[in-house]
Amino acid sequence: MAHASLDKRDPTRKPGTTVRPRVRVLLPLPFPGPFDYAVPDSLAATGLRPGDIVTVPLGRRTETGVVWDHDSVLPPEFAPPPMPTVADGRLKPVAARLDLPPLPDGLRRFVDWVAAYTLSPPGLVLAMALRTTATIPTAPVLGWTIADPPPPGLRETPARRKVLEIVSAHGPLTAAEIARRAEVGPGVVRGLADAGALRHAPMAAPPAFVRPDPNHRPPVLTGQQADAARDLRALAEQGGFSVTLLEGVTGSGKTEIYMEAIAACVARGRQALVLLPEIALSSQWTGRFARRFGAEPALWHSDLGPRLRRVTWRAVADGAAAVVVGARSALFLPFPDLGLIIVDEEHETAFKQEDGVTYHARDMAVVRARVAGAPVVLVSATPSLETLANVGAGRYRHLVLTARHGGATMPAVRTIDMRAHPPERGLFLSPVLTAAITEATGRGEQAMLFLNRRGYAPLTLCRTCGHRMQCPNCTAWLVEHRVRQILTCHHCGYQEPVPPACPQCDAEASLTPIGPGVERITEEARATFPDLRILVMASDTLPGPAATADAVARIARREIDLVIGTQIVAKGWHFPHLTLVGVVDADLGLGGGDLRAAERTVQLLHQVAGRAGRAEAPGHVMLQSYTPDHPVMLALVSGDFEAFMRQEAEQRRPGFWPPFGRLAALIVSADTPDAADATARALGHAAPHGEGLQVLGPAPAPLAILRGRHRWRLLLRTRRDVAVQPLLRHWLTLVKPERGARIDVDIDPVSFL
DNA sequence: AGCACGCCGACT
DNA sequence: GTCGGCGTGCTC
Repeated sequence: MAHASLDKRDPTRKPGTTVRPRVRVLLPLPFPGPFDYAVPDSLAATGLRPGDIVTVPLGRRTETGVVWDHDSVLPPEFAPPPMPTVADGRLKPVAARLDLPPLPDGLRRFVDWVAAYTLSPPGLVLAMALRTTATIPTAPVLGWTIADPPPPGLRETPARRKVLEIVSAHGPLTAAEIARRAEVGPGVVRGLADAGALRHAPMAAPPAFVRPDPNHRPPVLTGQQADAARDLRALAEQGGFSVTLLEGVTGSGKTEIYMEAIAACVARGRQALVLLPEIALSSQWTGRFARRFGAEPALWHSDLGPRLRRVTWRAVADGAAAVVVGARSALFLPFPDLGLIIVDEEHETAFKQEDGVTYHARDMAVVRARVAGAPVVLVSATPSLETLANVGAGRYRHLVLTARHGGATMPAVRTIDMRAHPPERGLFLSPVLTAAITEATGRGEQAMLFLNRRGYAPLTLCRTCGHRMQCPNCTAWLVEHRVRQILTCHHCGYQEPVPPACPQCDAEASLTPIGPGVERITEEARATFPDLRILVMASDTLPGPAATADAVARIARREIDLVIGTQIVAKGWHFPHLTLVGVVDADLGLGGGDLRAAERTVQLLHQVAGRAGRAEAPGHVMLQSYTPDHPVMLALVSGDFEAFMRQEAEQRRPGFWPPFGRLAALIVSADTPDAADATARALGHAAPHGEGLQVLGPAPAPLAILRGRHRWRLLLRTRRDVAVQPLLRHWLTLVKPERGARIDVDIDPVSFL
């Protein structure tokens, strides 16, 4: 693509005036656009090109920014309005150019695109690409090496000799590393350094990113799988933008297949990006990758340490990292030569970022690929309706895998009608389900109970006066966590000890837990199956990816008979000995009137069901439901998701609901009810009218108070051919939020809270 | 986002 | 009389 550069004539230039060269610099701050700076003589010789990372004065501080392109590559109605031009005399000069690889062209275009699409200040989108620490040039880390000559009269001890031996053999190492390898305390190393026997020396370059070998261990694929792999390889070899949905039942070997596309991409010397919805999945993924390619991929997620983050950022920028696997933020890495993007579990709502810049990583991955001129592969066992609609319209290609790998069969799914087979009073597991668990575990197989609800009970109420324990900051009940003996709000994190008496009527021992959470199911399971080895998997019992990986490994080693878990067990784990999955409350998630409630429930429960019977023994899935005739239950039992999704689609088509129309939400929040109410009403009055569009609301948000802020929502729904960004941009200029109020824009909302 | 300037309450 | 609260406005 053509990028604007300095030699381009400045449109604001008046004939006859002398013009100092100026550059536009985008700063990672919430301004409406880039600022102009003068190019100082010191930099004029080499010039500044778009993408160069520079420091500039801003007010009385110095900020890091990026030299930006002069003209927008976006369609004019889509791009934000231009910023007023600053007179030459008021320009400040660029302070310095940093010794870093420039931000690639494709990334700059992507930043502009995401900003325009989400109506975010471009600087805030750039901030995701810079992640600030990444721009600090990496200072070499100092380690310790042997001082030569050694200090005279050094006392020698066995521990000291061991240290000196290690250091002379392996060169500069950090003190901690020396102590670990020599199996001595840190004091020994410290002592030698103080005695002058060790000196500081720059460490060797940080662990290089080993290039994955596409021929390390290619899989043997047959039939459908071989065809799909061949197709994806060809795409990666040809390059060029395309979108492909790789749809295959759980256990059909999707990962193996798309890794062949990665192999082809790497073989061409280009970079590949793999997005996972949750980084907890990455350890298992990395292991599979390493077996296939003989090298680890680069990892990217929000809690990388600062140093590894810098090193990885630079390795991506200079091309040393060939394959990156990461969370949605990895889309903003500075790939100079991106040749392939994979979005695994594309239907997952975790791809939607809800705070700060709200964007859907699956959709932005498609944009990123288009900008890079690369294929993107969306992977799922239960594709989103959006993606299926794009397939139906011929915009996306479609590859389908119908058979499970290695002869394993799909689990048999049945519902347990809870009206006919109710649990005993005060319990939540139907006798039908407990009998099945007893039977499966009796055969030495593993069972799993799934309930997508953390804690002991979602609601605590007083039997005497009916008082319900509520969060002081949110419109939400407090959830009891019995293990920690607290009541907590899952929205804002508020917590308090479980009170001994009702705070309303002072009745003692009257507070009663209502409904089940995993903790309560675990209690019931321990009482019902005292001999089974039970493991609970929930985000609050597994503090990190390591703990999660350990839990998965214990299950695989058959140290566990019964797994009880939330969401987290639904991820792509491979549990070869698990044959029975019981869904405690299959109806959960269908309430609430959410546009995608049914679709999401089918996706989630199908994913959970997919944990069963992944090896030889056939799997069974039991859904406890009070509405066994609901289309969602029927779809899960029959396994005919195509029909279910068609039916879903037909319900959304007439009202122009997504994917047949566009949706944007405006969320008004304020510290007082009045400010929120007034701002929401003003938005309602200024609402756009016209053909093919409709504004719903303002209405109080379902979470009417969140973190102490009062909230209203408006929803703009349009036909697909209506561009919502210019509409919203204009609408927002008409309304000035009351003091203390804020309007947040959520394009393509996923959550309606 | 910072960081200033700016106009009203309790202290050396 | 000043120190300091954070409201609002600006940064090329």
